[in-house]
Amino acid sequence: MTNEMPELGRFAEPSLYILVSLSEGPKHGYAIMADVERITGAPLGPGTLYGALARLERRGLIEPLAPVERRRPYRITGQGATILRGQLEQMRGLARAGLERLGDQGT
Amino acid sequence: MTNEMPELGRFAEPSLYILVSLSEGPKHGYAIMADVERITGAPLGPGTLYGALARLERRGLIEPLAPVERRRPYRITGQGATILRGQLEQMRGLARAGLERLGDQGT
DNA sequence: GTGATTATATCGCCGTACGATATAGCCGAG
DNA sequence: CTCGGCTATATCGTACGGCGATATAATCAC
Repeated sequence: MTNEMPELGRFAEPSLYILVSLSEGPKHGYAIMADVERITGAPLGPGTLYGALARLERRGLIEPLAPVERRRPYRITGQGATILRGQLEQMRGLARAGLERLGDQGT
Repeated sequence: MTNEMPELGRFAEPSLYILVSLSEGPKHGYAIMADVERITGAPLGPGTLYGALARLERRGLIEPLAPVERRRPYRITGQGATILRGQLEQMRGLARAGLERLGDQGT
């Protein structure tokens, strides 16, 4: 499967991917990029990444740790984890309901 | 629960909700609004709805049926259902992986 | 020391969300 | 019959966010 999917227009939730990546443990930007690409298959460019990181930090969902050499690691906050859990549960519910409506035969 | 959740900034995938709603059967715009609000808890305003409907139709994911009085019903197309299924499966995978990382105890 | 990789950062365009607003037919109350 | 509320569709403007392109520089391999 060469990942050929015309998309629903602009679809992707980079912030969500970043939070999921960080929920595994603290990471710096470049590592998040690699991790997200591994998880989703789609590359996450720096333009998307650093903008989203800045927003997440501003909103208190992630927080910076002490820089190690050139790396600037981030950690998910308690609030971030709470919000992430809420979003994921909602997503799971929607996925279930939608797949059921589509006549999903226990994939 | 009064649905108090500060959000991840601009988060929502109206097109996805619309497709899920239509996968239950054909509906006109106003009915979709009500259905989506019932499913997600969040109101879907006309500005979001009709823009998204036009895009979905232009891309061949939904198609209009014959108007009944003032109502302009839409139906999901085969292609729309295929794409929706793909998106929902991806979502389900992400939700599973994320909740597992968060230490989900079989919610 | 030269090129690839790691790593962070910014700019700009454009698509999309979404509140506000407009229009109008339908229906029930009085 | 008329007034107000509900049903129903449509459009406009603003602001936000995604994402490709580009810049910069340190580190590493050879």
